[in-house]
Amino acid sequence: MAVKQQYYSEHPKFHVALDCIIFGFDKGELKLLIHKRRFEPAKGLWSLFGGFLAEGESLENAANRILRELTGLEKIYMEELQTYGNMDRDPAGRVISVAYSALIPAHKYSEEYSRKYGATWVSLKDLPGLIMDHDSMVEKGLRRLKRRASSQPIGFELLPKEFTIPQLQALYEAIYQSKLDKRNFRKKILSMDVLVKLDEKDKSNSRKGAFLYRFDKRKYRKLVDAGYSFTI
Amino acid sequence: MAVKQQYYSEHPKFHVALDCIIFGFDKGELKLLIHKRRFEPAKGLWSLFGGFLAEGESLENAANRILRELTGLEKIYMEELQTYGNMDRDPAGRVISVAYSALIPAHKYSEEYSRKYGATWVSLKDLPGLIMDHDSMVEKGLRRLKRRASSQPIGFELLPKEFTIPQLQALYEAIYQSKLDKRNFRKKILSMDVLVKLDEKDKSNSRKGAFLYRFDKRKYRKLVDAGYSFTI
DNA sequence: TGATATAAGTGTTATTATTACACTTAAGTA
DNA sequence: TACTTAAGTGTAATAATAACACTTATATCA
Repeated sequence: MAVKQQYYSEHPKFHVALDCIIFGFDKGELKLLIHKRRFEPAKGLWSLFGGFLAEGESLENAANRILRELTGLEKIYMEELQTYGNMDRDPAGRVISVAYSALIPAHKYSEEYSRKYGATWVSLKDLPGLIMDHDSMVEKGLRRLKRRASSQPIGFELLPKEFTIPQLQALYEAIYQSKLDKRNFRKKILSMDVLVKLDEKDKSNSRKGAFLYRFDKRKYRKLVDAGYSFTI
Repeated sequence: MAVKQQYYSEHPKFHVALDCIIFGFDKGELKLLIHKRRFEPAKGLWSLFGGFLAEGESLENAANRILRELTGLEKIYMEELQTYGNMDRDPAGRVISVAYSALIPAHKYSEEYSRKYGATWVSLKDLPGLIMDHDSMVEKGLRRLKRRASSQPIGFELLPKEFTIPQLQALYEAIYQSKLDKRNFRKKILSMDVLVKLDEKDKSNSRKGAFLYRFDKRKYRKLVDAGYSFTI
C-alpha cells in the first residue's frame, strides 16, 4: 500500500460494481433470474443481482459472493461479459460495473430458494424493464449466448444428468429462438458421438416415452482436445 | 455527488486503468504496437499503452485519450476485451484494468510517429515479454481476433482503401496462421459480392501486377442487415 | 379391451458448400 | 527474345446441410 501511494495516488478512484446475468432453461423456455432491488436508488425495481467490489477480493470472487448473497447460488461458472462505465449509467454516482453472465439449468434453483431470496425466473418473452443499463446487459448476454450455442455443445451442461433428445432439442430451439428439424437434429447430435444411450425412458412428456441419454465427458474432452469444433 | 455520498459512500473505491492492445498487419505479418513504459513501477519495460481513468470521462473516451497521448493514434475503433482485476496484477497496488483492443492497418502508423512517440511494431513471432498481465491480454486478444476473422469480413477495413486479392489473402493467412488455396479464396471472397474491381493494377509485388479492388460498404451493410453471416 | 391421441423415432434425396488440384498469362529484367 | 515471377483461372469429387412423411409405442378413455 505504501508503494501504491507513491506511484498512483494522484489518480482518482472509483466505485466498482459487479452485475450477474443468470440465464436459465426451463420447460422449453429461456428465462432470466432477477429480483427487486433492495437498496436505493431504484429500490424495489426489477434488477440483475449487483453489488460492490470490496477491498481484498478479485472480480470473480466478488461476482460469486454477490450472487451467493442475493440468490443462494454457489459454484456457478460465470464469464465476464463486458464492463460498463458510462458517466450517467447510475443516477446516484459514478460506478464502473463489470457484468458477468452464466447459463444454468433452471431446475438447479429451487422454489424454496426463490421464496427465501425473492429471486424470480422470468421468461425472456415477458421480461419487465430493468433498472439503469441492465436491459442492454441482458441483450448483450443473449447475443453472446446465441453465438456460443451455435459453435459449442453448450447445452449438455444445462440439463439434468440424464436427458432426452427432444429435451436437448428444445433447449437449442429456445436459445436460437427457432424450430429445428428433429431428424436432422438427432442425426447431427448423435454423429458427434458424445452421448450415451441408456435403457430407461422418460415418460414425463409423452405416453410413448423418450430414451434417456447421458453426456460422455471423456469423449467430449478428447474431441475438443483434437481440435474438433461443434456446430449445431 | 451529494446523492452518491448518500447511497454508496460506505463502499471502497479503486483505481481504474485502461490498456490498449493494438494489432497491425504489415508485410504479411501480424504485429503488435508496444512501447517502453514511462512511469514506475516497471518503468522502461515493454508494455501495452495504459493509463488511468480520469473523473468525468467514459471508459471508451479514456482508452482513446490514452492511446492518443501515447501513440498519436486517433479515431481508432477499439473494442472492450476483458477487465482484469486480480489482487496482485499490479505490484504497486490494486488497479482494475479494462483492456481494449483494435486491429489497424499498420501503414496508418508512420515511421515519424513511431519515432516521436517511441511506439514500435513488433512481429508476434518475436514478441518480448510484457509487464504484469499484458502477455495474457495479448493472448486473449489474439484468440478473439482469430475467432472474429473466421466469421466476419474483418479484413477489409485493415487494408488501404484499394487493395489486391493476394494482399487480402495474405492478411487472412496471417490471422489464421495457415495457408489458403488462392483459387478457393478468390472464389469465396468474390462470391460475397462486396468487392468492386478497379482498372488499375498494383505492381509492387509482381511484374504482372494484381488488380486493385475496393470494398463496397453499401453492399456490405445490406448483406449484414439481411442477416448474412460471413465465413472464410 | 379396443380405439384414440400424442409425442418419439426413423431414411432418403436434392441441394449446396467445401476441398483438392495444375496450367496459362502478363510483364519486367537480363 | 528468353526467363522469371506472381496473378489469374475451372472442374470434379466429396462432404455438409436441408427438406420432407410415415410408423411406433403407450397411456387414457369409451
